[in-house]
Amino acid sequence: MPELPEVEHAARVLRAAIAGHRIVRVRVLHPALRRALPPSAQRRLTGRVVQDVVRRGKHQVLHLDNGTALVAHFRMTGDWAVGRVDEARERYARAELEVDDGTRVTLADPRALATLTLAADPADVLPVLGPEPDDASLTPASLAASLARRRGAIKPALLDQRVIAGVGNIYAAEALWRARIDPRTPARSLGAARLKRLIAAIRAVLRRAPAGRYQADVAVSRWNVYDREGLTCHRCGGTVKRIVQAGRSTYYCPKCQT
DNA sequence: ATAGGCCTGGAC
DNA sequence: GTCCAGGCCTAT
Repeated sequence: MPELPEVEHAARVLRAAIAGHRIVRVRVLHPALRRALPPSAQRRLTGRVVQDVVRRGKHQVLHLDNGTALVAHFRMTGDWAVGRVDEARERYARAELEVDDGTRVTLADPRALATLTLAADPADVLPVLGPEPDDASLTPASLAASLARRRGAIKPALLDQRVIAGVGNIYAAEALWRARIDPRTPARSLGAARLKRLIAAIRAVLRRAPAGRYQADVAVSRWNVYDREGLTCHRCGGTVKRIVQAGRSTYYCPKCQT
């Protein structure tokens, strides 16, 4: 589920649920998550007040009252579920945070690939990230500069979080469709005019994303190319094609993306 | 650049 | 059973 719009929503949900509250109990319910959040970190979390929750790329940073931070990343299937401590455990609950007013936030994650990391400083665990898509510093010139030394195609480059933070596989494909750019185009060959279109397209597809969590049934009707192999391009009547780039599916229309 | 690994569920 | 999955890391 989680690309930037969904993570943004999740961070808002989390902020509304626990910002300003003290963590009174931490549970880790899956061994894989236990690797990232050992008992010592669980103890250090307990008793802290969550001062704020901010999103950076697809990471969520929970700033705590002693200057440390809990960094969450949903990977493929993570999400928060907000409930009360007396309610039944969520399906796929991998970790739970209980705060001082009886609210319980559950990290629900079927594939258990999500990560929680407690850090003295969020900079210790956050990777180097490029500009946010809506940041004014993202310009055709800045994008050209960050693509200049790359060898590969534009689509995998868009998935590199150092280029632009928060663009995932679906929105990369959708943005390239909207900008009419072939995903196989060498990244460094794109000129200012196409980069300008690409930036506008990225912003547009992210803005038009559903506000809430990912829902496959809603999404299917929204995408122009993603998961539409063999179907008709809404724009030119061509046939949407699926290829694999850097191990990931890419969907595009060979007729109008050039 | 690509392959494999992390995990599990769902579609076939 | 097999293949696929919206992410990302490590090794080659």
